[in-house]
Amino acid sequence: MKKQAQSKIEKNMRQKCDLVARILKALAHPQRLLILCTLTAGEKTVGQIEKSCEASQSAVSQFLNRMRLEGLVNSEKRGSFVYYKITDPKVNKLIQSLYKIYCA
Amino acid sequence: MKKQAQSKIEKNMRQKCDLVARILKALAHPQRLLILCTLTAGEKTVGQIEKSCEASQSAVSQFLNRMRLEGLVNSEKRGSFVYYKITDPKVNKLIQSLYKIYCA
DNA sequence: ATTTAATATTGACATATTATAATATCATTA
DNA sequence: TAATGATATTATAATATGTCAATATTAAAT
Repeated sequence: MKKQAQSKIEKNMRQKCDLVARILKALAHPQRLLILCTLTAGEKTVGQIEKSCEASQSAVSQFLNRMRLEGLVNSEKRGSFVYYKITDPKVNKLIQSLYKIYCA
Repeated sequence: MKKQAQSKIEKNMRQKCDLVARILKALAHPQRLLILCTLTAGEKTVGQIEKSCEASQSAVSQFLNRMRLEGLVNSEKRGSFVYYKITDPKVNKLIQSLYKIYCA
């Protein structure tokens, strides 16, 4: 069998597959995705996210925690509220891309 | 609590979250992602994919089947070989975006 | 008609994910 | 300090996913 041509994408992505797949996995849930979209407008408290996503408090807290562990969002406590936001510009770009591809 | 501003992304993505999350989920595995990257260079047979991804025959077949069911790839049998390729331009765009964001 | 190569399917098992309810923590206010 | 509101954690059951070995199917070659 002859040697296959290897695309630039294949070659460079090969080393990043584990990382990128992890990130995609963290994104790959209807409500987690919606939470991130919500956060593109700026930081929000857990309660605000809860309302806009119509998910239970516990679920939202767990989704946020998971995404925090994967580095997709950051949290900051101010008073009795915890504010979440997207800090990694890559995540913003990814959401933007998804929007362009699937909503335009 | 005051009404929250809703971003354009949030508003439009809300209806697509289920769909997009499904697609991301199908993508969110190191080897499935690598397979797709491999296919950006053009169609390949199962055997070729097997080699370039260093996964077992059974695993590759199952990964491909799953992605076929999710509409990420198409298969065509010619002779005794089955050729897989990406047909949906959205999938190509998505891989391109991932490449730009995480490999550039 | 048998054999071989390419691919798909099946079954069994381990692990991961999701949803949900209950409880805990911590800051604020009464 | 007791009560309340905001958030986190834990436990658990249901479901989905990944892995691997074995077997089945199909087309081509002998």
